[in-house]
Amino acid sequence: MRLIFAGTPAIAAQALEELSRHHEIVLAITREDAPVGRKRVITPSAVAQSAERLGIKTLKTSRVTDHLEEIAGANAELAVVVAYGALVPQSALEIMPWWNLHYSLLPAWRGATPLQHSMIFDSGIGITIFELEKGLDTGPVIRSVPMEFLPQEIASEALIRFTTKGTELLLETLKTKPDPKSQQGEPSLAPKISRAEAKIDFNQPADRIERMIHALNPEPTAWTNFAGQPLKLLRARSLGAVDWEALDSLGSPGVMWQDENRVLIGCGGGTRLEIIELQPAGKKPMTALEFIRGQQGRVTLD
RNA sequence: CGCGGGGUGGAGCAGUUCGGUAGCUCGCCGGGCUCAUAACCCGGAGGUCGUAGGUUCAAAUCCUGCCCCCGCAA
Repeated sequence: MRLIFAGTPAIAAQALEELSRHHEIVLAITREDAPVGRKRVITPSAVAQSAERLGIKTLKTSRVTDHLEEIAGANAELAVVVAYGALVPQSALEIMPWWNLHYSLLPAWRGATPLQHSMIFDSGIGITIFELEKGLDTGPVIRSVPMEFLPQEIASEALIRFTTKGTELLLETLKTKPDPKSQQGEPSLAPKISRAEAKIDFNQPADRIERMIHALNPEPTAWTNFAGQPLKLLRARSLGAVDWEALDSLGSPGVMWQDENRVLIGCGGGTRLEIIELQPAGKKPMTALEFIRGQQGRVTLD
């Protein structure tokens, strides 16, 4: 099948590579080269790099509207979108059908960060292939599959796993006669998550905090303050509620202490969170045990 | 020249303000205790303090150049 592929980050490149093994990708659409890292080095997107290696013609743009002729000229039967990062305008949708791989069970979590939201709220977890239409993630559903997160799995890892599954699903679906059905259920939104929203409030229950930490890793990263500097929280395990008899000042929200070979933080409602990996400002990521050894005792986070 | 933190035995840190040859919590090796142990006790190895140069009787500590890592901002 002659396909156009649109995508930008690493998971999109992953999908592109797999799709290109089974179909003819006549054009790869991706966003313009962008500055990356502290040094702001202008770098082609992951999809641009894969497309070059695969010898696929590439269109770098964030404004599809400006390139309708080229897109139409590619004579593709279908366009597949995976994490492109920009809107596909109506004018382009009229050229051919556009399918999107979405990282939640639509209509749950329409928007930029569906997987992250489904993880934080523990609902709507899965992948959906749907046909793009004018509205944001409102198009009719072609296929959807519920998924689950693994213990301590972070968003970037889940995205890779879901992409593998999603690509399989795409390939399967491309063999069949699709029968899109309009979305059923109560929609919810998954907007981009700001750094301010990624700050952890230890008055929340440990379960919720664990899900936030994993959902926000690696972007934008859950954080808290330690000694006036940001401290990133990378990996954790909720220990749930503890017996109230044993609760003492150690368990106060935001207090971190060492309990044998674990590092714990008191959270809301008498729950406790085991911190596995973290990263202080100016330091490399390290295990919580390494961190607390260097601190010689108790630590308070705010 | 965007702002800032940091490079000290295998790990994480202290010591740098007020120069005088290195400490803490672990890990590692050996021995002991124990039915046993990630627990406890005893002993031990391991560091040209990122790098180059300067000041000094003496520098991890002061001065200068360079390399590398990271947080924030974009």
